[in-house]
Amino acid sequence: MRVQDTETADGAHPVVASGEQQSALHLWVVMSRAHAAIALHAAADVAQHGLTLAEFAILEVLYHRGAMLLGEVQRRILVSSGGITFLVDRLTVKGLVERRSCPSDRRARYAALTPQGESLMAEIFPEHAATIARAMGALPPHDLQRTAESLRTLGLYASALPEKRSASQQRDDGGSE
Amino acid sequence: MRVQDTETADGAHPVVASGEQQSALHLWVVMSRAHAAIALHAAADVAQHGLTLAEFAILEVLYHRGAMLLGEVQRRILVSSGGITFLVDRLTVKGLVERRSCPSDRRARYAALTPQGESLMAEIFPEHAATIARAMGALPPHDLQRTAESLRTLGLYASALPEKRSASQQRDDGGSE
DNA sequence: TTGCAATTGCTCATTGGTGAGATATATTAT
DNA sequence: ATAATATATCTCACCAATGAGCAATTGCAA
Repeated sequence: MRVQDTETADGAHPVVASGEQQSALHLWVVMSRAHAAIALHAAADVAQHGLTLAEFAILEVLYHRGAMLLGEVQRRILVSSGGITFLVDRLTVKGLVERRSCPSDRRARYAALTPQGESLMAEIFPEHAATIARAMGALPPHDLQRTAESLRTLGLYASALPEKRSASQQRDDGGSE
Repeated sequence: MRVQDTETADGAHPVVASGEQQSALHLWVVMSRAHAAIALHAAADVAQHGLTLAEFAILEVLYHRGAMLLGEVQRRILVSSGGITFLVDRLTVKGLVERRSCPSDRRARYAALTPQGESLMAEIFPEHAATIARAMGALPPHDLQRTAESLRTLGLYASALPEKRSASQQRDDGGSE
């Protein structure tokens, strides 16, 4: 942490932050880069079959966990409510997914793979898994697991954390309930 | 391509992959979630000042490293060529960034913070750093550093890795030069 | 029952960003 | 010098995805 230098010639400001903040900032940058770099490989892989990453994520979750409600899929792959409708529509047009009504709740719909969706996933998933593993070839499995554990902790914590608001916007919204 | 699956009742297929592939796949999912969760906090923070994450990333790099060529910024924050033009345009309209011509290369332009851009960053960056640190409060600094190191390795490796092509699309493109 | 709040999924206007090609300049080869 | 190629940025048509608002349905309470 030798960022104590003042005013550099070209007008750059040193990063001023506590050690803890610096670690977090650095991790944020590095995580963004790593995620983007790997996403590029993943996206290129599924694009060979005319799919976006979001579409593939839906197919994958339906393939590995079976049919589920649209809202459930939405929460799992983290898209907006409009997004899940849009994506399932598109996958339906492609003949890979179909909607099924839910007998116990007439508002709800299931998303499920069609036979074509099943066979497509059976065909392309192994290759996709290999692509991801290849993109992550920089570290041995043990390190990948250790890193995944840390990121899992970070992700769960950040998801549960309420959004902070700036002092100027802070307003009482009831708190509990 | 017969997957040795043990048909579950609801039609779900177990994930069939080698140990190495499983580690990579799991890390990919966990990384995506963690990144999305933290990005949500980061985006909400900068949105308070009417900025997107991409805009903030530009301001941040100019703030901390000083003026630099558009292409340099583009490579650093990982947006498309059209994207950097679009983003710098928008920041220019907001009065936070300005373009400067490059004396040694008349094709190139520098992007630099305006005084307003400088003072905005001086005002909001510390809060942003605190927001990120807060979102990453699940782990102590040491773990954050260790995780960053792994992700840095993964990111550099994945960035350098050429995109694989499926066997059906594989073509010779010369390689060198 | 009837009314009300919560939940599910859908519509649609909007947007942040992409990517192929265009333009202008620089560089290298002949 | 001329041509060919490479580089830096910009233009523009396009798109995946968002999110606020809506309609239908469910469940709960009085």
